[in-house]
Amino acid sequence: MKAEALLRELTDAQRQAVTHGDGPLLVLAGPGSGKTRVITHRAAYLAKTVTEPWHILAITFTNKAANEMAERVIQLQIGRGMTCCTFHSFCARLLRAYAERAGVRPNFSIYDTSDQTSAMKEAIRRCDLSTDNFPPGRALATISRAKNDMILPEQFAATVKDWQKKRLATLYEEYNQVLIEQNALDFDDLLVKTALLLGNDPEVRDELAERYRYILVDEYQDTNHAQYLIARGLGLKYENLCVTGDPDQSIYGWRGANLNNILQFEEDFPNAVVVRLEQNYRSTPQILAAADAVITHNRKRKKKTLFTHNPDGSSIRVVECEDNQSEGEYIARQIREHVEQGGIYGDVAVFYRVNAMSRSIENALRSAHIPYQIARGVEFYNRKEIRDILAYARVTANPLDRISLQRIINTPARGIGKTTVDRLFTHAEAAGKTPLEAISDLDKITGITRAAGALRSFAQMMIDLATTARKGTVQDVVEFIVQRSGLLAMWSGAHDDDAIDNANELINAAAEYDRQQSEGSGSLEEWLQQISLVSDVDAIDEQTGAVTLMTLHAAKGLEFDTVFLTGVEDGLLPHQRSQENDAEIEEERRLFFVGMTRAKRSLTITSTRWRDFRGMSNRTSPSPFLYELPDEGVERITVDAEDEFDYDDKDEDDLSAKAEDYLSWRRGQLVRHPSFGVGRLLWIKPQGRRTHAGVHFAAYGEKTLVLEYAHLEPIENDEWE
DNA sequence: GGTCCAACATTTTTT
DNA sequence: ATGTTGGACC
Repeated sequence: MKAEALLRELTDAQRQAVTHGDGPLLVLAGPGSGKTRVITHRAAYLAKTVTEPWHILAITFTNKAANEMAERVIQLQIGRGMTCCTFHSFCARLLRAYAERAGVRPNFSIYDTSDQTSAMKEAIRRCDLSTDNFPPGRALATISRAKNDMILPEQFAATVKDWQKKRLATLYEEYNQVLIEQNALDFDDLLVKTALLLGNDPEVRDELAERYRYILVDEYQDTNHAQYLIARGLGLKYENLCVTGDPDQSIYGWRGANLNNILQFEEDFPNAVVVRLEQNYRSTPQILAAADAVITHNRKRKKKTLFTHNPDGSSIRVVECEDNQSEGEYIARQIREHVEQGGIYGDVAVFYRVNAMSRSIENALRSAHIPYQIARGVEFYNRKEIRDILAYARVTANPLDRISLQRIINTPARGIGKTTVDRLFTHAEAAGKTPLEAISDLDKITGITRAAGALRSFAQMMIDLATTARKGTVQDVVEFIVQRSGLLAMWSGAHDDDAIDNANELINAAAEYDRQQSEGSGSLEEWLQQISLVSDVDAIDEQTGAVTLMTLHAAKGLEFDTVFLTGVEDGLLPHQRSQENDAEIEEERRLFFVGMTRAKRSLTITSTRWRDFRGMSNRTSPSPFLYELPDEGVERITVDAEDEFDYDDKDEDDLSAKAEDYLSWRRGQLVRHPSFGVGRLLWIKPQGRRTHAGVHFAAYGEKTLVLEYAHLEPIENDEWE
């Protein structure tokens, strides 16, 4: 394909972005404006005109986006060699390549959230603090934020005054120390260490600038300060930095994303060329107009004129349902209809603000026999059995990884208890050895007698595992672990078929990785790195022909023919915890905007009057954002409970009683609950097809119950008085 | 040292 | 409601 051929079918603005040669370039791209197309074509165009593919680096937000870009560019026939990856995977790779100069060891472990929590608990213990006053999660959130802002422990300590913050500063320091001892980096460290490397080592910076002459950073509005420094560090020499994004789609402020990165790009690079892509090719005028009406309510924004020449579509629907269940059922019915009219399941997506909301949607789709997939890539890797297997692999790759070692040294149970482990670790530290090495001089460790045999055979098994890792494929390693560690025997003994299935799935994943690697290029370390950095959306597959369920955050950058945006209620969207200030509300509004603009042809926004959460039912009110929608092109619908009363539905048959049965019940009435015992009725009210009631139990306090399910028995008051 | 039960909190969003 | 961690008990 000739370079000119790439320019066909592009609009003027798109062509300008694609053909822009050297020098900084900012592409402000509204939703559905063909941004992905511009990026891929630009990469291909550069490779055909001024450079070679291996001089181009494209940084995307997810691995999925990176893989897709790599594929598309190859389809444009520029040959292989272009680097497409996420910030995190780029950093991980870089840090392994320049480990020594970056002050790390190349076989570092990447700690995920739960590893971080373990490390933080240890730091808290070492600082003689209590997890009561310093919940690990909150301490980690503060530290994570500091790292994203490139505030190192010393600076952090220097800027804080009050007692609490000062302790946090020492925790920050100690937590980092715990990680260093274990040769581990957390997600944020990947960015921080890379930014520092680029900032402090001119030689490395120069080498990389030579390697990556042309840099593309997508979703630039969601970069944090560390990522900003990395992009800038790489691009400073040649200034061939092209960033794309949309300030109206910035939804990661809570993670340290700094909108100023994109807003001030022109100040950072005074000779930057700015291209605006405002024509929308994705959505109907109705969808675009509604989304635009909402986003104009944000005060802190750059004005944009979104427009489309797409043909008219149907009105967007704003649907109020009674409760979760009726919301789910409504969506299921609409999806049915969509398919009956010739649509396919794969066209449909359901979005929600919080993961916990997936359940009621899932239930509805399952009982309607509608196939669905959930964007939850990380969930698989968080399963206990998978984490166990991976812990063996991680110890093999990085023997200093104590958190992983602790996890497996007695899993499956092999008679190595806590005391033994403590003694072993203490000795190892004193002797300057890794814990596994320390097992070789067991006789020198006081107090270890009974567990000695178990320790020796464990150590031997780990040595054999290391040999397998050196000589074999990743699949060999995983298979070795499953069989020889005793994990398989343990699961079989417990008849835990799920665990065995999942282990097999992991073996498949390992085999797939091996297959993708050209001769000997793969490694256990790289595989571990790769799976540490998977994101939820990476798991979704457009080809499955199933309805896709995901959070609004995960939906960024995607598009679907038919979209359901659920739970648009005050407290959920905008979320309760994001109503502190205007900035947070505006970010929630952008989230709503992102969700709406994913839809190509059909958009349905749902809310409920009652929302079940953690076993409680709560009255809700509509999201304020709903009042920002225009009247024109928006159809408002209320789904009454009666409308959907369906005698064929199995669930309904389970109702053990009918609302009328409770008509005679009165406030103050005593009732007996099978597990809570005797309680007093506080209030009672019918709700759709069910009856909710508040009951106070002496031993359990106040509970909200659904009478049809709760099996309450009325008790005559005089029985007790 | 291992097993079983109970209190507990929980993630809002994610690499 | 659900899943996990810590404590009590064998």
